[in-house]
Amino acid sequence: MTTGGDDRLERMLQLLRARGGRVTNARRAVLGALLDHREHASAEALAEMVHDSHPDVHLSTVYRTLDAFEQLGVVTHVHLGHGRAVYHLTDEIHHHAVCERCGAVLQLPLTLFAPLHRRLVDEFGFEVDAHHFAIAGRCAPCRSELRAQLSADPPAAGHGNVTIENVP
Amino acid sequence: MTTGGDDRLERMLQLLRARGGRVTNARRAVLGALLDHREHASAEALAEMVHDSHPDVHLSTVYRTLDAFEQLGVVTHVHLGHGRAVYHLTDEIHHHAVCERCGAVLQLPLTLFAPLHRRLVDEFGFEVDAHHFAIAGRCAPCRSELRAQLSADPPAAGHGNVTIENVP
DNA sequence: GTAATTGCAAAGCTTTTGCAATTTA
DNA sequence: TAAATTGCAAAAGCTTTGCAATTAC
Repeated sequence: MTTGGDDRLERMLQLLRARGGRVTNARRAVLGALLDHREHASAEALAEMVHDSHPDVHLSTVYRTLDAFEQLGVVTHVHLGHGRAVYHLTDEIHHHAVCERCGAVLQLPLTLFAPLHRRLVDEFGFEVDAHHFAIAGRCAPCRSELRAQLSADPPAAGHGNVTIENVP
Repeated sequence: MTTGGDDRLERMLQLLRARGGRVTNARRAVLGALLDHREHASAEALAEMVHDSHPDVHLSTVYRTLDAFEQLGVVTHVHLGHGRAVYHLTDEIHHHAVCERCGAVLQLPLTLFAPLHRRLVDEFGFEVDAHHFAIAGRCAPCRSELRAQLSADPPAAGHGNVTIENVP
């Protein structure tokens, strides 16, 4: 076990300071929550986590903190569905696929998208920049369930090297 | 010049009636606006168009109408950015790429995504269902401009067979 | 000391909903 | 006539903002 998380936190705070920003308990706490909780979290979820140790940090402060670090390029937010956005640290770049049935989120490796990105640049001059919006569809378990409801053999599908999260 | 639009409108209204729905002036007007305006339009934009001939159709009715036809599979909505969603007729299936700099929307042919979709099903069991969220990035003109600001030779890139729209 | 940050409350923006009145089939 | 639809007003859900008080540097 290392103190990698703490190091990162300090590095991010350094960057903030270097840009004229000020390090406060609220910001430290929000960033800490983001580091601890390695999945995608909404601003409200982060606020709740922060409240465990800092009950007085206001939701609007969480938003402003996330915004500040987003401008520093350290944090990114994604729209996984129609509701609230979720935030994560920028270094973990990936695309998102959301199951429209159960809400599960698959994190897909960027390499999967490389050929498409290349074609978009080559043929359309469009340079994909973000993983800002999710791809919608049906995850394997849900497809199995749905198929089972129709036929008699419910096949089980694996998930490969993706991370799955449930965002309620 | 044909009356294809009117035909389509009537067919859609037929479908609605067949499912127990009722055809009203408001619905006719909303669908008409969607047919006339062949680009993506927000609910509010559609309401404004409708108001030209039917000033009393309420925005909430527009939302409810769009929702009704979306359930019939005739209409689809897309999130192009952080703000309001835009609606279009379902038959024109395509993906969207939005330029984060100028807001231009590229409509990309689905075939471009076929290989990716196939891999997602094969390797991850994930079945892409929608074009529900846009891909963010930089369009060719903006890339040129940005490059021109840095270097001395601003190359011009073509747009191929995509449709470009400006969504303000 | 000065500028940045915070908590709070209030507003903003898009979308949804309850309800009585109206309209469709 | 019965059920669906509408206009209106109000609420809901997420996010942003104005402002005076506080805090970091």
